[in-house]
Amino acid sequence: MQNKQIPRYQQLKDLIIEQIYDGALKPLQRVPSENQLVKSMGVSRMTANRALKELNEEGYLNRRAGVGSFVSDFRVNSHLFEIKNIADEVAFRGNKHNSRIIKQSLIDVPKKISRIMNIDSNEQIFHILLVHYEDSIPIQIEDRYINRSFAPDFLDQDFLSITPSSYLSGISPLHQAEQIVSAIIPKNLISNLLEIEKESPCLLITRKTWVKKEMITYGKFYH
Amino acid sequence: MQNKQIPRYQQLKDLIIEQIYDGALKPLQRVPSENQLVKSMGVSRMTANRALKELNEEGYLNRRAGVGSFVSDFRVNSHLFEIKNIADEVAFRGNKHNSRIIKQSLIDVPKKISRIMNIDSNEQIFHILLVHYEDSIPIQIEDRYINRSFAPDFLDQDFLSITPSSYLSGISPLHQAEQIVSAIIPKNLISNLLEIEKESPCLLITRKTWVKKEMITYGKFYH
DNA sequence: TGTATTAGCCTGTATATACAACTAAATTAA
DNA sequence: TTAATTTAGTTGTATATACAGGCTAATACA
Repeated sequence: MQNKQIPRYQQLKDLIIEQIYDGALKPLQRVPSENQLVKSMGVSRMTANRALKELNEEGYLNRRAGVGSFVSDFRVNSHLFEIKNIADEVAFRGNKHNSRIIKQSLIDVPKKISRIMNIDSNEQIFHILLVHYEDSIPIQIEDRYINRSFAPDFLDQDFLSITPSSYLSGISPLHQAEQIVSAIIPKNLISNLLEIEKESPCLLITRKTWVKKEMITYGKFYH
Repeated sequence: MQNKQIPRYQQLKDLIIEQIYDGALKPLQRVPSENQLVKSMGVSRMTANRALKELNEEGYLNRRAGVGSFVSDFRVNSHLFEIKNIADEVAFRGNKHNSRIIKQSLIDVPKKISRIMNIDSNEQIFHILLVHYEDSIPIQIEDRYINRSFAPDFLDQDFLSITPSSYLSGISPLHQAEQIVSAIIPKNLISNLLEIEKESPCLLITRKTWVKKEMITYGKFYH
């Protein structure tokens, strides 16, 4: 608590955020209470309150009166960007979500992807292609590339029980994301999987996500 | 300041929000300072601070240290929902925006619209159809119906110099909005206006907006 | 008249204190 | 053993106070 330029409550916030990213504070783990921060950090309770309160509003923490403050579970809440989990959306509408995996493999980086994600084309990358169903009606195709170093155990995951999105956001919260929505006439492979007429239009969402300035995934989502 | 269930800072916020909606506090107008609220409302400065601070964060007010607190100009900032003004977006990309009005009229409510907006089909409603251009390339068609009572002087507006969206949000901030994005093959009229190939797909955004639980506009935006 | 300075008000931050409401766990009573 | 109660710790809210820093307009000075 030396720097006089940055307010104390902000220093406190930065400190806790850093511990979350470092892994010193893990999801669902308890965070020091306001009174503990008063003692350990030498601040007043009101500034400790402000720091924790704002971190709660920003989605880093969950607070419950009478209980305490806890690191958010990023598997549930991706806080920085509200990229919805399709399984939750389907459940929200009261329907049943399931999915069918077409491909799940480690492949050589395609040239196109190596340029986009800035990865050497000699390396390998995870690729997954799966169809999401809502009450056995196909609603989305997920065609996604995942940086190998970010999720080394990607192939061992059972993506029938958990969506790739929620698996990935469980590893670490996102730092940045970009989504582009466009309308296209899909190729036959896609229109077959979506069970729509050939030549009929569909939505294409191209999504890039970053963690600490490194592009982690690149995906296309057809609706 | 009677009710003990609702916290005082919240009562203060509600009071100010109500005055903004009523028109008692108009855009850019000065709001009582923290110390004035201390005297007039009988609260401490910290709770007055909390109320004004949160209203600032929520976009209702603009605050400047050393100057004061002022009602936001909703013509600039639509606070509740960040529905972007297409003219600003184009300007942000460094290009020139202009538009061409195809229709701007008061018409009998079409049956389809009367059902959607819950308006008696004997009444009349404003309708506008215009094309937005970015550097003389058509990028969006706006096909929109506007509740007559909400904007009685709609026909007198010059929508070449101001977009309907910014005109409407200047009357009152939105309370609710809904947007649905889909991909369609547009009809010939639309594809002609957008200067795209017939049968080629485009994005359709269907937008409904409400003010005080009354649906104000219903529009289709083709990209 | 023109230029500095000052005074006063504003928000931003920080502390110390207090009480209320909530929750979980420990304790007590039946 | 079970149920009711107490206790301790937590967050939520509220007050009074203080100082710093930003801004504007009045004031003093040249």
